[in-house]
Amino acid sequence: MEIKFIPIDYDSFDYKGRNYMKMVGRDEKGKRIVVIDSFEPYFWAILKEGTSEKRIKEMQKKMSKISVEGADRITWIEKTEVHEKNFLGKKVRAIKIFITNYKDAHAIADKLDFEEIEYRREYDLGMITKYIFEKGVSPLSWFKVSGELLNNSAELGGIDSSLDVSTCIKADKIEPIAKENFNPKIVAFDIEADEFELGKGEIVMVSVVGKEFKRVLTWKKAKNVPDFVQCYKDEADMLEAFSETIKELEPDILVGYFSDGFDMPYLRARADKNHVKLDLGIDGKNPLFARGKYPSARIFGPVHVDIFRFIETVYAQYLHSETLGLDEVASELLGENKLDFDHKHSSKIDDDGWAEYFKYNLQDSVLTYKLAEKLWPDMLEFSKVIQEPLFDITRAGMSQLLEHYILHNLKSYDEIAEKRPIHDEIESRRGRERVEGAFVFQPTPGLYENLAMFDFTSMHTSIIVSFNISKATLQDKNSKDSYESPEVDYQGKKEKFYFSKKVGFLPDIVKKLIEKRKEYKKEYKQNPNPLSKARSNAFKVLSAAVHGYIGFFGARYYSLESSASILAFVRKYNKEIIDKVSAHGYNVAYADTDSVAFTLNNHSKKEVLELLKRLNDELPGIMELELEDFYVRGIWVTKRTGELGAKKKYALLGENGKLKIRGFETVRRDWCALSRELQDEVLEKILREGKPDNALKKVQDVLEKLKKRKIDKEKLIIKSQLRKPIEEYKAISPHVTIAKRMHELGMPIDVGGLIGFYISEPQSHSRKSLIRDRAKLPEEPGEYDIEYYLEHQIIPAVENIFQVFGIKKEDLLGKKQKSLMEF
DNA sequence: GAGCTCTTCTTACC
DNA sequence: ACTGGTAAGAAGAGCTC
Repeated sequence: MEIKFIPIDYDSFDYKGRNYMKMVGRDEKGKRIVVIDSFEPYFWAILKEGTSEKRIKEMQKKMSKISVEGADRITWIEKTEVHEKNFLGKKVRAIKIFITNYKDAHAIADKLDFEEIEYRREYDLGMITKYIFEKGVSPLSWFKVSGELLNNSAELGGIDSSLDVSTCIKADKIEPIAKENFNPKIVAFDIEADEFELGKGEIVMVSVVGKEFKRVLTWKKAKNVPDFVQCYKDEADMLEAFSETIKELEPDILVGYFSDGFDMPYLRARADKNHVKLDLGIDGKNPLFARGKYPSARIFGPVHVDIFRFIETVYAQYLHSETLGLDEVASELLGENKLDFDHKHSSKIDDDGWAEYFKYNLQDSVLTYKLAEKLWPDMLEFSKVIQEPLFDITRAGMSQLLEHYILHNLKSYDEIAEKRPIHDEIESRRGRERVEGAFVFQPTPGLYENLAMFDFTSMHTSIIVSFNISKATLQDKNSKDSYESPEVDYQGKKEKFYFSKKVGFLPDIVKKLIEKRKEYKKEYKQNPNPLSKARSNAFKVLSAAVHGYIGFFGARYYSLESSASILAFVRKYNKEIIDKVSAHGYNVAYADTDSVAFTLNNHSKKEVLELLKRLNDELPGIMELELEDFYVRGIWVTKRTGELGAKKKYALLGENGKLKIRGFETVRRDWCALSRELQDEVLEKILREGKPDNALKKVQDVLEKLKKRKIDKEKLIIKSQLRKPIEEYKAISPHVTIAKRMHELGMPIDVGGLIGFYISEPQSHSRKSLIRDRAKLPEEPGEYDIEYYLEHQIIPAVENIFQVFGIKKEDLLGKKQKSLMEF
């Protein structure tokens, strides 16, 4: 039979010691189907140069006798082929070694101790990656599958009977076809439990939300429950009903928010405790938890996506939210919030309370559903572009995403993949000295008028392409046809590095990445829609990560020489632009890495654009400088200590009236709201008005209120993140002290959580206590310490700004406030 | 225990 | 441990006298 098929998730299984792939997806009518495919796993033995044909034949013969024996299978080398390939850009002869079971690839590779083998490669790729690479069956693209319909067949050990799906096909042939569009069925879920600690309390409810489906499953009896609530006998009964509900809805994606870290492991723990199965997939298995930063909960059938993890790696840097909690993220991306609800143990909830609780729980799933719907184009594009399944791309870090993109693109270069670094290699890479980074211009504090800013587009990446920089193109010494890096301090020596002019596979892959990014950006601008935006964004995010990847200790294509060279070029071109802009009669105010800001003096905008064109004409390769914007005013301030201008701290007023504030306390979440709001207002007034008069009045007004204790305590809460387990801290700062106290009080705190506190008045007047001893939880009774907030929050936030106008701290405080301190 | 520098820590920028 | 380096700044740690 023949069928159109879009694969969504992949899983391997063994039959008689051999590997098969089972893929779950949809046919063109939207029916869920499973396609089974065989494949011939292999890895490479790269031969030393000059190995004789005779010797190769001998080795092949010996290889045909190699096998390893495991607990439940024997794996052997089935056949070998000799190929001309490339490895790190060099032509090599390599033996392609086909084995009967890929799980034993490492063990077989270890047995190949022939002297003529220089490297053994590609036994460390994931099985699914290997399958997709070899067969070209990429996720979320359409294929024509011809094969045999398995119907309670004994074939492959009766695999089709073990799967809860009506159509299961054993493929003979899988060919790509052009067919766009796929709308997945998304179902979101969220649980509420009596205890925060995984599995400790009972799960009191589970909400499930689909396109036209809203339900809360519970076993708690309450009066006047909303009609979306379905009540069950007990927790076990509810858990089974949850599995049933998911099966009936048959989603492609089962999505949660932080569900790898909370909902799934909790459900699993409670299911075990109640001796019921958490049967969410089509293979009758409990969710599997893979190791990692968070355990990844995997089910087969629907893909379990923890949308929080995808947001964390791909979106966090573009979001303004201070935490990545559901409430803030939904508020920013959807303009909707969680419902207010005061969490209580279920024994203390009355009928009205339950009704609220159910609504709250449902809303969490509604938000999660909407987030998944909104981010679907992004997930789809990432999966298609990187050619890895949804399950993986929603959980992978940036380096893994890029690495898989590279790996799947090696095919057209006939490249054998480099190996992943092993333990010792990682240790030595991590222990190495840092290479010198970018240049940051030392600004002169002051108020500037009439500015422009230029910046390089994807500077690091365009340098990699323009100078062909990579591990494989690095030359031993200066050869005639090579690019020369600027001189760098490298491991205690001054050095230059040389990169071949023959285009390397990695710079070429990156070049295409940038080209696609441009193409899709253009496409998006011509026809703005979520899909083209997502596609453009996927390429943007990937191309931005290339330099970081090359310097990352875990990378297959790690190259410190490359990283040092890229950064040397970054410094060189930034400084060159600064010099050229100055030489043309502009006054450079600031520069950081890939940007330069300058005042126009008497030049027109037209002249600025002409200068930009000239600068671009002088740039090599694909390097490109663009106009960031024109600005009406800008302010740079001194550092807190000393006279020097502070770097990475400035505020600009755009011609469109928008403020661009960088580095100031107002953009830092570890300052209290009062300081941040006041500083924001001060900057805005000064930039709009060009003088500090009204801003000064505002400050004095706030100081007056603070002095009279008329400021709401809420505005004085300082928040700081707990970034590691409490016991690992050497310095016990206020937020660590508070975290300890919260822990003692049995409040839910976890690594990554934001700890809020305020500073209260000192107990005794004589003894100067540590600040941490005066830190109190927001809800703890007490008076805030006026002097602390004055001296440590308000004044520091505005002092340096007014200093630009010669206004001193005393002028801010006025005479009356001065006497307060004596008092 | 005051006054100083150094270290640790968080959060920003690009 | 899960992209890189540069930087500001608060508060504690640790030292001297």
